[in-house]
Order: sequence, then structure tokens, then C-alpha cells
Amino acid sequence: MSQTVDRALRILPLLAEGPANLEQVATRLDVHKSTALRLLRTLHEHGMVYRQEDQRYRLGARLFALAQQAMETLDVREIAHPHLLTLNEKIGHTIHLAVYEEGEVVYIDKVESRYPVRMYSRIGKPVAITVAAVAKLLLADLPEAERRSIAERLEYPKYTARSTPDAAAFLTELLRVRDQGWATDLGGHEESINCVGAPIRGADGRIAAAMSVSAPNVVVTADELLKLRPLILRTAEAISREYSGNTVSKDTP
Amino acid sequence: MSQTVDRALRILPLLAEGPANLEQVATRLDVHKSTALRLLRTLHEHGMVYRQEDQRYRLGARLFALAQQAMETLDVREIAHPHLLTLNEKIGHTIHLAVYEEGEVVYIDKVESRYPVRMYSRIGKPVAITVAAVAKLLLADLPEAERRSIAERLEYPKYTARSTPDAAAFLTELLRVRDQGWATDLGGHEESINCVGAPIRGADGRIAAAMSVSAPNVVVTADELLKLRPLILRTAEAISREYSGNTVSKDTP
DNA sequence: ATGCACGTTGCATATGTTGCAACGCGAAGG
DNA sequence: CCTTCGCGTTGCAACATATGCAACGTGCAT
Repeated sequence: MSQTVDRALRILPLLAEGPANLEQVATRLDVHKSTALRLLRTLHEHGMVYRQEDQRYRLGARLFALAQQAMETLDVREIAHPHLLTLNEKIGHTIHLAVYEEGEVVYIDKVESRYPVRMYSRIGKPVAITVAAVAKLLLADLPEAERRSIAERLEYPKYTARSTPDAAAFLTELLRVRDQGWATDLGGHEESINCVGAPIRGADGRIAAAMSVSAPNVVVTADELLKLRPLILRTAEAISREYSGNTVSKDTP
Repeated sequence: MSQTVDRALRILPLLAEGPANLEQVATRLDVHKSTALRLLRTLHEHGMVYRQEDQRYRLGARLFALAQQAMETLDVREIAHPHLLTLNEKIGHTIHLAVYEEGEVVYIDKVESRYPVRMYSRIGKPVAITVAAVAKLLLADLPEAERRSIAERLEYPKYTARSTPDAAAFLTELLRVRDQGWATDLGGHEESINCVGAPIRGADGRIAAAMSVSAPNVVVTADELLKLRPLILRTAEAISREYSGNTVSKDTP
């Protein structure tokens, strides 16, 4: 809608790939150098981009701070967090909380496993959308048309032999997940890691977020992990209940 | 420099405080509603803002993804990470990595403690700049004028009785840190938590990042933690050596 | 010294942005 | 049921502003 802002914003993902100099930015934006310079300067003033010693630009620290602050004001996250901690104290494994937003699924909270095993995931990181248990839950709840259109424009990377292979398989899986009310990822993202996920619903019954428990084979087998399902579902329901109370606004008593 | 982009960017911190509707945004920007609408639409198209069901706007998921991606391409972080993991395997405590950037200090990496104690900090979160060991190290290396000007415009919240009280005390502390080449935070941020930090230097000898080890009193006393200083300094030096090799560009062999 | 590669600046042009006023729409209230 | 209010949305004309150009700096290499 606004050409100038549009151009400025197109710079950000471009710099996210790695530092770039003025000319590279201008070329990729398809504008004159002087135009790119002025846009970068404005972004710089707001701390969105940073100019390193070699004069190249990269994304700035303000961006991190913004993302951080935004995450902390999310209602679901605040409500869910204590529940996730309690669950983690009981079972010890890694717990994730994720939301869906216009084509993307991102982790908004994570409680680390008490076992000395590291799992690569990070708050703010886009989820492996075709395989993650939380992603299946969140997408399964969308209207049919949207589900289909998303499924079709996704890519289906073969992380492992058990990754979702294509759109058809994905849509079938989503229907199954929708019916059973919970989801799994059994080695679909990383060979040795299994997850069990459960939905968190808002006052309108729609899925507002999803949580999952992940553990590597070396700690528990998939079967053992699945035994925790009732506990996980109960936690998700507890969060749903609390969240349904005050969905719309924080300050309604 | 560019009015339109400037206005659009001013919307972001405004929304970071919490959701707002069109009129509120327009008022706070001091522009006409229609102008605010067009800016918000453009931000929306880029996923920077999200419109929730009640029509109010809040920050969007793309912001998280961007911040995340940017962080992962930081050279220091990539180089330091394995060293931090090794150190963590030896001593078990929480380890942070932080950088300074135009007035802000942010954590760019964190390795969780192996002890079952949670510490509130998060990657991307702005550091408690007046007390944190990493912040002292990073600021201590700035030219005198800049150090002074920053110190003077900072606020000095009294997190605890041992927090840095004012600009004068802070500047003195910075000089001390600069001389000794390492820093501590002994209960200055949270009563029961102590930290020891060490600088990571680039090829030019300037401090490019800082790392710290944090542990609560219940796990180790401050004295015991300080005994780890040589080990921490050695780790920081190892990272510095490796980082000095390829500061400027990733692809110089 | 000379050339090259890039960043930077001033300026005239026209393009894109702005504020206005009017419209739409749902909620609240008589 | 109609009116009023609050808020988001749209089309348009006026003008501010972003744009590309060409020329100028500056550092680096030859």
C-alpha cells in the first residue's frame, strides 16, 4: 500500500540472510543507490539495522528487543507458562508452546528438559511446519479452504524417512489430528526425537495455541512418551480453561 | 530521513507495549486515521503486525523470525557457541553471551545450567545494563566520551542493595573492570545470583562480545564461583583467538 | 599519480503520500 | 424500529516528499 514503507521493509529479510552493502541492497530492491541509502538511514535511526565496521549493514539489536517485548505481552504465553513449569517438574522433558499466525507457526515458549540432552529449537524460531506436532494441531483447526491452500504451497523437506512426504499426506494427517484431539511427531523431524502435542483452546472453542512434550529415544521410547498423553492433555485443558476466561482483553476482571 | 518510513517504524515500539486500535495508533503518531491505516496495512502485508480478532493490532510473527535469523548469522555467536557448550559441560552453570550495539546490550546466546534452577533471562532480551557483568565489560571498552554520555543518560534501578547506585559509581566500576580485564555481578541484579564475566576480543583488540557464568548462592557461593575465573578467562581467550582470525567476513578462508 | 569502486550530497521533477469529508457498518440505546 | 455514536474504510485533490540523476568525496589498489 505504501511504496516507501514497503521498500524499507523489504530490506529487513534481505539483511536477515546476512550483511550487505549499500549497492547490494539497492540492486536487490531495484532502486537507486541514493534511495536505498535514505531508507537504510531511517531504519538505522530506529535501531532496526546496524552498520558494522566494514560499512555493511545488518539487522540491529532493537529488532531483538521488540520481538522479545511482543512475546512477553502475549496473553496465552503468560497464562500457560506456570502450567508448563509444573508439567516439566513432573516429567522432566522439553516442553514447547507455539501459536499460528498467517501461514507461520512459531514457538513462543520453551521449558528445557531436565535431562542433559540438548534439543535444537528456540523461542521465536519458525517451526518445522509439516512435521511438528504443534503445527499439525494448529493447522488442523483452520477452515478447510485455508488448510488446503496452505498445504499446497508448503514444501515438504525430507528431514527423515518418516517426514510428511507431500500435501496429500499432510492433509490426511491433519484430519486425523483434528478428530483425535492430539498429535504426535515420531521421528519426523529428527530421527531420534518424538513429540506428543495437545491443543489449547480459547473461549470460542477454536485452537489458540498448542503445546508439546519432546524427548529423544535415548531417554524414553516413543511408547513410554505416549503414556504421558493423558497428563499432557490435562495440562492443555487446564490452560484452556484459564485462558477462556480472559481471551479478549487483559484488564477485564 | 524518510518521513513515511519513520512514521511506520514508530508504530512498532508503540505496539510492543500492547495491542492498540487504529485510532490509538493515529493519535500517538499524530497523523490522520487514514494515514495510520495505510501504514498499518503495509506493515501487515510484511507480517510485522498482526490483526487480532477484536481488530486491534499487535506485533506479528515475522518479527520473531527475523530477529531469530539475524541472530543465527552473527559470526561471534557461531564461533563462541561450541566453546560455551564445552565450558558448560565442565562447570554446569548458566552461561550467557552478549554484545553491545549503540546503547543497548543484548544476550545473543545462552546455555542453560545443568542444575535444576531457573534463571530469568532470555536470548534477545536487553541486559540489566547497569549491573550485569557482561554489560560492564562491553561498556568499559568504549571511548571515554561515549562511556560518560551513556552512563549519564542511564537509569539506575535499585534491583537490590548491591545494585550500582548512580552514574559516578558506574563509571568508577567501568574503569576498574577495564583494568582487571574481567567483571563480576555479585547480587546486583538478583539478591541470590552471582556472575563472573570475561571479554571476547576481535582482531583489533577491541571487545566484540562478552560472556558470563551465573549461579545462584544455593548452588555455589560467590567465592567458589570466583575460583572458576581462570577457566572462564581461558575460554574467552580461546574464543577471541578463533574470532580474531575471521572478523571481517565469513568467507575469507 | 591514476583509476576504480562505493558511499554521499544537492537539486528539479513528478510521484506517492497526506488530510479531508463522506460513507459503511455494527453496537448501544431510546 | 429508528437514531445516534464510534470506528474503520474509501476516493480524491493538493501538496509535500521521495526519487533518480549527475557530480563530488574518499579509500584502496595498481
